[in-house]
Amino acid sequence: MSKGTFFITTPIYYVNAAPHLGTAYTTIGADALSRFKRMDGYEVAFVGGMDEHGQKVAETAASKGMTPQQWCDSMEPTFLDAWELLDITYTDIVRTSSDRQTRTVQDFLSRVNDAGWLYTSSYEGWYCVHEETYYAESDLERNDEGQFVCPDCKRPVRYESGGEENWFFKLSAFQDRLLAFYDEHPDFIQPQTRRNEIVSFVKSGLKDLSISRSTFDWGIPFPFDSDHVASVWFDALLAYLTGIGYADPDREGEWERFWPAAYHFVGQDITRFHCVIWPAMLMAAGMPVPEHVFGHGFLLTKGEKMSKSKGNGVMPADLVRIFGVDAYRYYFLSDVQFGHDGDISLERMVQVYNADLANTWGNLCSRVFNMTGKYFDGHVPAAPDGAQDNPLADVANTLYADYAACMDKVDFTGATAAVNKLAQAANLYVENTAPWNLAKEESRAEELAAVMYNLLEACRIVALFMAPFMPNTSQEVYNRLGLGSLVDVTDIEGASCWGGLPSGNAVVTGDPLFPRLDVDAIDLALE
RNA sequence: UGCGGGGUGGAGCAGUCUGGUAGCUCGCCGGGCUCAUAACCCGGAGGUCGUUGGUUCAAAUCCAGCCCCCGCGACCA
Repeated sequence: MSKGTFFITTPIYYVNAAPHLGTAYTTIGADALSRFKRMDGYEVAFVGGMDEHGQKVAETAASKGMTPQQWCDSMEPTFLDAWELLDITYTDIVRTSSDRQTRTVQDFLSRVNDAGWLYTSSYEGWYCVHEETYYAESDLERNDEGQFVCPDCKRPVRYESGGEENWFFKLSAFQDRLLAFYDEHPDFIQPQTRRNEIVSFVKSGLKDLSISRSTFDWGIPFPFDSDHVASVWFDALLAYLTGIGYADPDREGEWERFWPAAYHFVGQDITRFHCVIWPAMLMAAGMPVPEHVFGHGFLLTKGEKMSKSKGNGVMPADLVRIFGVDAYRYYFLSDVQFGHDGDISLERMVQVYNADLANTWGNLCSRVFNMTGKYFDGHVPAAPDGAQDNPLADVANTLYADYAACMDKVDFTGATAAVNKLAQAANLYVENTAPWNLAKEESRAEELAAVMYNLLEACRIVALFMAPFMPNTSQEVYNRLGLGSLVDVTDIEGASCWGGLPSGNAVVTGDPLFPRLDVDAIDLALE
């Protein structure tokens, strides 16, 4: 029984740069939430893509002796491989150079134009090729030679005159509607700290937006003016719609079911576009506005923003090689508060891996499965009478509520901590019940069976709730418990009810799920 | 100048919005257990919460000032 639809997106990543830790961070976060929502009974659409248009891409392609399309095609595997490596469950990945994206963009432009929100104006002004944007002279800065430079990228700008016509979007007309919208939907922009920034930005006044380019042709032509191609706003953002079948004759009725998006996950740097321009575009098209935009923090190393020149150009694959995908996902999502900037380091990653995964969760499975092998010939013992009456059930019974509340706030740290509590409680329960002593006394066989059943059941439930973060190891635990596929779970609340583990299932001890790591023995083997 | 984030026991963080015994992980010290991945469990040491002043019966938490660190310089979430 479906609880409804849930549509979440990651940014449409710029094609010129291969996915790195930051890109991966946004993506695994969105994936974890997607997986949870599926397990919680929602029909999920999860869309990302590649932003392939623009002058810079065309130039890069030219420098490699390729057409822009060839260059973009050559980059596609890099992205798809990265998402496969990280076990990302996108339901659609939209390339902006695709025909279906062209359909979406042209349809949307016509819609907005028909509604009267576009106009042409001959633009004279200072243009930055790199940012693909015009600037007012008052916004420009000067470099050491006294030249005007772009306030964003500090490159010299050039004066474009000649009376060339450009298309403009009447963004300024939406100022009041946007402010009213923020007011009525205080949780539209998350986390809260981002909200204040946006509100004050909009209050300071919005300018109309130049949305067409005629200085290059690597883009989607305006349907009513083929000399112009759409700028990034009226291209990349619309890929979200393409990903749910907008203007797609083969996917009739689909986008209406999924729109508006529940969440756009974005980095802080593009929060503004998603919170200002995008809602205004949708209002102009007469379409509903997304429910939430979540601007997560940046990953830092030693307190500084990551970058290649600072020598911390570690790629996701480097870390996956050492820790495995599951631990990679777990580390970034549990140890860094999703809304805040977070320090990451190899040392910390090893620490979290050993503490939470090897010692607590992995070791719990080892000891419990091993004892099941020794005392019950590798089978789940009969569930005890009064099954609810044990300390582990007490923890497990409140777990869904705690966990779901955290996931709804996009608090991955809180959600994983809630699961860890059960694993910790189980380790404590082992100490307190000392099954190895019970096993020595024939008369206490029933007690031993109850204890072991409870422990196995706790393992099952931990695996269940860890699945959105660590899909592979959770499935492995399910396999070892003789249970089915976690991907089929569509009612995690029901599945987490105490006593769901069938007695008699064969239990496989297996190798350690997370072998301990020694930080000194790790060689990142970077070039 | 400006905008934003941050300064909490040795390290990394939570708590600050909704004032009221300072919490978590790691590390360290002592003890217990032996099913387990030198794992697990218990106890302990260690912080006047950047600084000054204010509000209050009471402030890490609210207000004002000050100091320091970081991002807004390129690829880039």
